[in-house]
Amino acid sequence: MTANDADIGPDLTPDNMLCFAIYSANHAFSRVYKPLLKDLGLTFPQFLVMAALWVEDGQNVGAIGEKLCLESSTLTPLLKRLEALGYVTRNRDPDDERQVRVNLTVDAKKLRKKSLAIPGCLLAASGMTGKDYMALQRNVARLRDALLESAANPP
Amino acid sequence: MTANDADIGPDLTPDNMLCFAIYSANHAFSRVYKPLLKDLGLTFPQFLVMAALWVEDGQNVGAIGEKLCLESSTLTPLLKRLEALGYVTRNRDPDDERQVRVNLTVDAKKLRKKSLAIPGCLLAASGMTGKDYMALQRNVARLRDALLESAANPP
DNA sequence: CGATATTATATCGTACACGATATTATCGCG
DNA sequence: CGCGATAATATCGTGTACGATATAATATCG
Repeated sequence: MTANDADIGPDLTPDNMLCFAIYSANHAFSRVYKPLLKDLGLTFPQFLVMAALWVEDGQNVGAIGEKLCLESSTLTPLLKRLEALGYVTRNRDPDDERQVRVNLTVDAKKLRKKSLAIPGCLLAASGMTGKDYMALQRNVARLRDALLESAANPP
Repeated sequence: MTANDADIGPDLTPDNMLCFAIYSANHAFSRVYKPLLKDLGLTFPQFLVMAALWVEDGQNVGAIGEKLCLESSTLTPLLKRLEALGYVTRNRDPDDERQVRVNLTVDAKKLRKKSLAIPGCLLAASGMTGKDYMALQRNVARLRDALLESAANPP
């Protein structure tokens, strides 16, 4: 390992690895979210599921999983917890009994109003301008899509 | 919700949230890593611990946790698995019996050589140039540090 | 129309990940 | 020296996460 090896590409030092930056930023987001979600009684993944349902109510488990990149083995227990909290209902679709429709409750709609302040808190915690924040969002989303594409079609 | 609400700042749509981009990119990295680590018998977090030890052997649990932002409740079982795999040894420091020194085995050093190709695979999977890749790494690391700072000193 | 394939969820086993707490070792101060 | 405070690791309970598999409903094709 010579002094300028770091210049020629990624190495095995966590601090130089993009995957570690993403991994640790994910944990850091969870940590910032924790007190904000405490009042709502939600975890961060539960909040993401609620956010997906606020965009479109009445999705089935598969649609939510597709949007959030999660499997039914993760979502089924999580949705049962949201149901126990009184934020969603889970019902088999009468037209196709294989599917489970997830619907928001009245409480969930109240929750949405309380959550509207959260994105601003996150932006503030990032110390970034809105412009840089959204640009980074797009770059990371593009990276994610390229990685998923590569994982699905291994070289 | 009007058509240009997206222009005035972050909202509650997962696809517009930086936290979701990071969250899903983290999962995507795991997915790309899985086949690469399969041969080595490691999970992604285990690989990160190995990488931290390749930078500096003989660290104690706390030092590893500080570098990777992980608690002893996560690391202790993980390190026991790495020990069972024959990649590390765990020994109480004779000078301070509270600390557990984690040392690499001979196998771990062979593993390092086999791992040197991995960062290049990740870069290729990202579809990015090395320059952009490293720039994104720095931006995400900066974001993480700002979030951790904010979590530690809430506004 | 009925056997087979496919699809949608659910369940199970393993592995993170954290907060709260327990345990043991060291330190500091009288 | 001894005793309370502090520090390092481990343990426990809860909640993700995934791959493999199970189960049940629908679709397909002869």
